[in-house]
Amino acid sequence: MKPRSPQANGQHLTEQLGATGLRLTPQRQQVYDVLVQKRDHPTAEEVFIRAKKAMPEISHATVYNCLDALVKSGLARQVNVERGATRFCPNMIEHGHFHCSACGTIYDVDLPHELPCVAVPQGFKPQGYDLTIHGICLDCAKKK
Amino acid sequence: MKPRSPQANGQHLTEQLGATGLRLTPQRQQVYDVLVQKRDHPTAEEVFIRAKKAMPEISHATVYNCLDALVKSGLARQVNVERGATRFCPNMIEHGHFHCSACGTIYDVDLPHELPCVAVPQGFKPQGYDLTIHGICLDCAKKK
DNA sequence: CAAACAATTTAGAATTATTCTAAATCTTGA
DNA sequence: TCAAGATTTAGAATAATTCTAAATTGTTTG
Repeated sequence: MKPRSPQANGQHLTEQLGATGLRLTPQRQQVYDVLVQKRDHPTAEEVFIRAKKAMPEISHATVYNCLDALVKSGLARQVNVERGATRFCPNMIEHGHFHCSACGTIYDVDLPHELPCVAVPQGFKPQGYDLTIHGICLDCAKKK
Repeated sequence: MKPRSPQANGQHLTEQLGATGLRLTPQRQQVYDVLVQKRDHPTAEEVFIRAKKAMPEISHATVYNCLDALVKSGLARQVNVERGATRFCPNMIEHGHFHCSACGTIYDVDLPHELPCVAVPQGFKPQGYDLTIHGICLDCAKKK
């Protein structure tokens, strides 16, 4: 059991969504469950395919809608590391990403305790940041 | 005259491309010029439109090819801050990006002198990183 | 409870972003 | 000059995302 996992229970989802003026629906619960069950940074298309197994009637547009709802409510993050489909991540604990340029896998990585306090220009209001490290992962480094 | 701008002269481009086994062609020069002339992080589509003004016969596929060639040769960076088209940046001096979530503008920002030395897992080979700060830019903060 | 209203979902069309294909063109070296 | 390889081109194909209008669901109010 992963102690760091946010609870996938309705309580938490309802609260977070509600604070953004959104409702918890069976589809949103399902999409969230998909994200939590396999944390491999799936694309919207992959989430769609997985969600359909438990909920065959779910549509493409709904998956996008649900993912957007989760992101807006602070229940998931969008991850953009390269050209192509955006990926999604339900880990809301502060972390960065390692993107393997050989196999494309994305790994969560801890951020340094000393957060990089980047000086943004005067008057700019920073609200969050994304750090992505590009390189070769262990598996690919071995294979070479 | 921007002292920080890399020279857009053929010499430099030829060397950098050559080191990657690629040639400097008029199209690649043109695409590079477009990036340097207006550093507003254009999408491939925007680069295409701008390049066509000086080189009307240039094609879509060529712009993608040229951008990829420049990125591979270390003459430009890809910038992925959100869903949608990838953007391009010819500033190869180490820097991060500020993405205004209100107007979508992307600003280059200096990185802290103390680089965040993130601990990647054992055996992983980091090769570079991207830092994006999301928030509200000065102009949008004023308008509100 | 029933009507009215708002939010959400759905299928599928539409749009946008990117890649692919095959033929034509250009460059380079024998 | 010729062959081989790299590059460009137009346009088709594919992938990713958004939009639309109708149906459904949930909520609120009379």
